[in-house]
Amino acid sequence: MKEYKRYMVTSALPYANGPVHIGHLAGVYVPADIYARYLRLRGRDVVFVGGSDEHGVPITIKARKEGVSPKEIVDRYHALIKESFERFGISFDVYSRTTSAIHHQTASDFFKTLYEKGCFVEKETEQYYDEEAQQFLADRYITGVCPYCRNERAYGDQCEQCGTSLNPIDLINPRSALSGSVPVMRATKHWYLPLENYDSFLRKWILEEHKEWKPNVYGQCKSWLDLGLQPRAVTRDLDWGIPVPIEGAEGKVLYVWFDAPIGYISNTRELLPDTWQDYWKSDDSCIVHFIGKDNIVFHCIIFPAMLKAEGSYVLPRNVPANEFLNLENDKISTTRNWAVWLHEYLDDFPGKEDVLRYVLTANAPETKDNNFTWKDFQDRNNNELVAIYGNFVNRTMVLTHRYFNGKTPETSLWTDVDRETMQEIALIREKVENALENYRFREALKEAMSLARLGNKYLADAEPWKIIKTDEARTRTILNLALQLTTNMALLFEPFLPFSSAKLKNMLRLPDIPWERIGESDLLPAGHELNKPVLLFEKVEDDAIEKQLQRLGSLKTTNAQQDCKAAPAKPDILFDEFSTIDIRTGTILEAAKVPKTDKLMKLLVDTGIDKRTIVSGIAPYFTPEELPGKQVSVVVNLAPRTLKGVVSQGMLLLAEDADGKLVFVVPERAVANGSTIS
RNA sequence: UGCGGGGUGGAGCAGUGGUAGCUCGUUGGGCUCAUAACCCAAAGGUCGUAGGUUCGAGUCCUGCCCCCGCUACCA
Repeated sequence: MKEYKRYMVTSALPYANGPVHIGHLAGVYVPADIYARYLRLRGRDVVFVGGSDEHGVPITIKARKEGVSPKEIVDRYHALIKESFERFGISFDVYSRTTSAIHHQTASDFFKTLYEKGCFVEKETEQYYDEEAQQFLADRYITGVCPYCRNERAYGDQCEQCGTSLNPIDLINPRSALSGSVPVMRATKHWYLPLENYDSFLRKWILEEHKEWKPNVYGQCKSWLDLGLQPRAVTRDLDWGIPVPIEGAEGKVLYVWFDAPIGYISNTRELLPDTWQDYWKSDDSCIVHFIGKDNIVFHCIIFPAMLKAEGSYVLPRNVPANEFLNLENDKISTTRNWAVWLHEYLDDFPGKEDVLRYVLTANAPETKDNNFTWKDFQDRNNNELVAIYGNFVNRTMVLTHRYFNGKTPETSLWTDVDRETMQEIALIREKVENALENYRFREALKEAMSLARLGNKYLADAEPWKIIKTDEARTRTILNLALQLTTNMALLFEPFLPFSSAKLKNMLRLPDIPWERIGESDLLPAGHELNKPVLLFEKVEDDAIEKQLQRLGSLKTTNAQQDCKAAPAKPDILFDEFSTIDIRTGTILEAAKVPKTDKLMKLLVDTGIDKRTIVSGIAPYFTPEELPGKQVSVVVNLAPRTLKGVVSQGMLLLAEDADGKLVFVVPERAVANGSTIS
């Protein structure tokens, strides 16, 4: 590894609209913390930066929903997040927030510098404006009817029912989510960073000079560059954020993705007012961004372009982005509360910080999305931490106390096995280091665990409990070496499992031993007195796991109930209006999935009037085989509509179940096709 | 829609052209110092799918299917 004078380790700023969950931890904070701890142990000059990201539209939406100010929201979650990180042993050198004065100053200055250098392009565009609330509307603040699936509550950026992405102008009958009024188009001016100007620089820097980046990171960057970069707006019409620091920009703030990464710099400044520039503006500084895969473009394309535009900063050395972690086979979701929240875990499993750190690292989504299950959590704790690591330590300690009064015995003659076993330690250390320096934390941890496996095998082969009866000197050597192994483990596991290492070091009454001595087999001098053994890890019983599963289970029910909470009634209509709708009983004759779509099913329906094609979004709930012969209710006078190239002449009526499943609305008993429904 | 990543024994992963490997689980044996822990052995995979290139393909090429992400402010 190339030697750098100092290291800047950043971890994605958690968004302060909710607590931190295991997905955040596995993707970003645990690997970043392992890396930072490792670097410190190696005596490197490292600053590990974190902080809350407190601007942006979702926070204002949440505040509005709860009827409080955005400040109240971010204060609440910043405090919660910061505290749980501390309890969990994420060893930030500084954990600040993007609402800090120093960040406002830094981001504001950054923008001004770029502005004065002429790095921005000004553009006027038309956007929806709410005249009643007197403000421009973010995409999320506009609701209306989805033009594709007719969902009445689609957002300006996306319809959550059919998953289609939308532009606000696509919506039928758009409404402001703020006042409910009909928004109007109005011109607004914004500043754009013309990313296309940085194309050749980014190509060279990433595609040629950083081929070693992870495939997911490299691939996505290449994809962006090949598609052609577009100007990105860096300002927004919003009243929550950092004011755009130039004239004529009243009522506008910096776009949250523009200010957030600058937060890394601001927070370093806050920690080191005098020397922060050494970490950000010096060639011998190694900057590493730990992020999740959704953030790749911001950290690899946009932020570097910003830094390049500013001119005085160095660029990140690596961006080891992780994939996502699922929970019990479902996507983790803050809004659906489908998560294991860090602060709740810490309350439910006191003293088991390292167990979660272990499980999340051993099962880290480094190359693809992974799944967290409580069963796996229990298995890894009981079968790996307890059975392999904890057990080896315990048997070594117990034997030493039983035979030698808790004093490290002296060694005499070594056998070949002794020598080979001791030599193995240094090899394992090398493997761990190599994996860590290449951001392969899962592999590093596995290698570290092999030290415990080595120890168990050594004891099983050497059988000190037998040998003691015939050869005490030999037993002394065996237990001495087992203790040396234990000592090495305490040191080697420190970046991964800091709480357990502290516990183990205390058990061994270890003085400070530098990382570089890992691999030596005389770390504990003969005669060194040990403390009484305590269990390093304890079993996780079934009932603790059951409790967590029950919580998640009841959550599923609650979510389903909430999802189907009766929507408020639509405005009254006249009978005449209702009677214009012609609903008939029909029978499905044929059914086939529409190719290249997830949800659409092409149906041939006998309506009594005719046989017609109807396309309906029911594919996830029915197979084409089970549909023919089913009786259905059909709106027969709905204007035809083309979906994925197929003309749909009508609409089937379906009711949505609590768990999101669709069921046909049909007559109580079969009636003739074409019977009217009124 | 386009682009990127992924699809390998029950689970989680490694493996970029030359006899399919690791951890956990399972089964059998051993040991009994240890939190019924540990050690040894075995079973278990037509490497998403259909073609192609090659003496030889998990690995290279093409089509298709599935999952995730980005495009489109959840790590």
